[in-house]
Amino acid sequence: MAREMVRQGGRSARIQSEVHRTVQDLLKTMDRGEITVPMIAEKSGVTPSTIYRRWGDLSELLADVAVARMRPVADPEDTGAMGSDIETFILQYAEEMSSKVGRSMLADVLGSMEGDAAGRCCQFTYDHLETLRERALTRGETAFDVSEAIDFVVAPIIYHILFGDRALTPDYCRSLVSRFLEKCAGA
Amino acid sequence: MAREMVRQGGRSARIQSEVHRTVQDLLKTMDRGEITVPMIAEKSGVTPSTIYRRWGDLSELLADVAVARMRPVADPEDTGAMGSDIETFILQYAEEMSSKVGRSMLADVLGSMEGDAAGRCCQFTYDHLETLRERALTRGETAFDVSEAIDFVVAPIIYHILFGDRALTPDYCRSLVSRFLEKCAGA
DNA sequence: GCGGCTAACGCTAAAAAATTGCATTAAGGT
DNA sequence: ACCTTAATGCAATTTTTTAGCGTTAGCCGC
Repeated sequence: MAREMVRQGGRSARIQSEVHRTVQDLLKTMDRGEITVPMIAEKSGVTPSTIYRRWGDLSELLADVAVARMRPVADPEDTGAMGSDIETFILQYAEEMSSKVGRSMLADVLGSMEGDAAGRCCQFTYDHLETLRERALTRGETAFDVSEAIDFVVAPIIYHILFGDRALTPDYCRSLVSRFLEKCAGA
Repeated sequence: MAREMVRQGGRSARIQSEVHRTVQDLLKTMDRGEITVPMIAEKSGVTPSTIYRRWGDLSELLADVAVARMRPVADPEDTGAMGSDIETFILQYAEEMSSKVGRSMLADVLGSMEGDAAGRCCQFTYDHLETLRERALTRGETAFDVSEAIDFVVAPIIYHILFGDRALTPDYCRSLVSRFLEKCAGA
């Protein structure tokens, strides 16, 4: 049996969700820097050694939780037209990511080296944008390029959140979107 | 004397530079995740408690070192024209930041919460771009907006480095710059 | 269903790292 | 040169992390 199987049901799964829930609870109460593995272990009723063995260290656990929280539960809202679809999605995206928990999740995701947490989380955004693109295509609109949307709109938003060099007002986000849409129409 | 003064000369400064040098040395040899405070303490001949008291924890120390390393030593090269100035600067910037040490420094800077390491490091980029802008103005060229350069060129580069969703080839960086320059000319 | 296999867990002990109190050193100002 | 006190070193304590080992419980073939 060269089959590498991660157990996914029963106790193992229950422990994972228990630990995840505990981390999320703690993140509501306290700052990320004050959370420790033993603390999570006690509140979740799991021994510390289990946590260390499964996740390696605190950053990997936090990254895992963050990715799980970022995993979208639904497709972006359908507003009837591509432009408003993108704007609506981006405004919500910017608000979520610039909030306290959003910034915390971003930091956690970027702080881990194993498991490609950043890549997986980034993929969620690509998927959403791809959904919007296909939706536009079925409507018969001239669709946009997802990579360009990342470069023009998403990247600046993330940059300003991470470096804190500029306030992320809805107006600013809307201006990013309009610039992008004009670019699309022009090219 | 309500004067709050951080001592800047003598032993204190020597210890800081000693610790900084040790961290940089260690970063050449090993991965960031394997470096510990006691390890730095031993190699630099400073007691661990001093490091903890001065920097708080490892992430803050790493962020401090990273910011110091990112502090520019010279103005960006003068190539004689705005377009090539920007392209030259951006190509070098992208290469530095996407290298192994560059990505490590980025992660360290973004991983600290105190001291606004991210903001200070970001400011270096603004300063360089501002230098290029003023240089263009004195040449009589129609200069560019620094914030827009961040949004159009720098932000996508940083995004792709952090999330690893795209290779940062020189061609791609050049395309970012040309798009930006066309936008400037068009507007 | 009913074992067999083994991944995953709990417990415990040991190692490593982080914190804290106290004495000492050495900047910086008067 | 003296005084004040920020900053360091040392050592004891606490906390966190690692590692060994027996036990539990998923998953698989029968």
